[in-house]
Amino acid sequence: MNALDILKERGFIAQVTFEDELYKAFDEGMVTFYTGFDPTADSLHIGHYIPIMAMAHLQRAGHRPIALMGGGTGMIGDPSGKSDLRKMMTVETVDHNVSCIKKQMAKFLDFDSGRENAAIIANNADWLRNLNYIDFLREVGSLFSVNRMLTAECYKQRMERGLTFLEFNYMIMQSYDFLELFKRYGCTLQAGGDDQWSNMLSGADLIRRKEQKPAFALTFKLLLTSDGRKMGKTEKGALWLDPNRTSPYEFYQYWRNVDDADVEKCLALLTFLPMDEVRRLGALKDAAINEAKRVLAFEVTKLIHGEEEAVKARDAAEALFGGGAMGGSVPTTALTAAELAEENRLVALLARAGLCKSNGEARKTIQQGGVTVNDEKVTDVDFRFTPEMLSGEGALVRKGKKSYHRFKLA
RNA sequence: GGAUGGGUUCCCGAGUGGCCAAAGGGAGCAGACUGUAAAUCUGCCGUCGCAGACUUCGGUGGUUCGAAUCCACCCCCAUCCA
Repeated sequence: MNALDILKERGFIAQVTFEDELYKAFDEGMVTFYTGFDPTADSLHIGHYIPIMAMAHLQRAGHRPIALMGGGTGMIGDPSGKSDLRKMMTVETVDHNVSCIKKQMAKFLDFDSGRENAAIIANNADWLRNLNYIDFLREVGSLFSVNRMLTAECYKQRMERGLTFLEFNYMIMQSYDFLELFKRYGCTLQAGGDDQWSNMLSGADLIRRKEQKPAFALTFKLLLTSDGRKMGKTEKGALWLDPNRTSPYEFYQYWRNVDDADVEKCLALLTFLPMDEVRRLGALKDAAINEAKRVLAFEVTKLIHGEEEAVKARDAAEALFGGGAMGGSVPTTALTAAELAEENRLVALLARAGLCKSNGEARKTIQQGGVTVNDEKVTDVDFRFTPEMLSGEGALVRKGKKSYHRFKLA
């Protein structure tokens, strides 16, 4: 099966250049391709996961992925899809983020150097940071038409709201990356989020113009909910791949709770399940579709956090929602006796554990009947824990229907 | 550099001397209903041991009994002009 068909069948592809040529290239042999990752944070989030899965599929099909860290472009900030000027990051922050993200990438792609199509990690800081301005302008800048750049979709909305020269250069930097990777590794395809389309086109053009060789661009769909909102947002912001930012349990729960309408799409994009199975699960109706959501949540959690964590998260969820038995991996806060003596109000502990944003919110939630301790509804706003209540297994606190937290003595 | 219009609580956006912790919408949270779904309805939605008090409307000073609202200077953004 052609690699492009695999991606198509699973719903990854948004746009492709020279589709027929690219088909041929995939058929004829190993294609080296790259996807860029901006080091805007020290962890990847679910938005990055679509491209990563796509890269994994392509690698399985025999092609060679390059994960490009934006250690250089991160110094500029991509204006695509952003309505406001990005905050500038320091070199230290960028470098720190790059090294964190590298580690996460290693989980999803095969970097084993023995294989011909082993994945490669590159960092555009290596060639961008020491560019000579004049040389660069003469060599590359001369090949870009400002008139054309201004018509690019990604700059259009910024023409209304303002665009700095700094950001305007992002497209050129990214194009230059593609050229550089072409020279270094024979990379002929750039894949990325659909918001990158303009930048990618100009990169492929640059190679065609400068090297007279074919180069391609391919974009992935953004992960959207059925009603068009961006997926992977939680009350705490993005859904992170780093377990310290988003616990495996929360992560599992997010997918367990996706919209009925989104289940099939998510299974296809986020797991490696065969498409027959995906379609079978996606076709389930009404209450039965919960089965599909269980599979989705488990599979995705397994891919990202490992089987052991996935089992724990699943068991905890089943136990809590199935009623009865206590699950093992509920987020837990252990308090020392001294801490408890200082602060034993339930409202304050709810806030401290992050279940509520503030004491006030905790108080209001209790007033509305939203808090439970060991399955008993708390009605007293001034509820306090005694050391006895927290000894042994501790106390299981529930906020709303789905947020659990255990408090116990350290 | 000049002219004009702007900067309001998580976001959008009203408010132009006291009735303003600040309309309305969105997001979020809780309750009801359910399938740990969606839709819908109800309540909450600055902080504080919630009484009252404290902090907030780009920044700093000022006018006033009283300022998000008036004045001065400054910073930032947009549009047009150079």
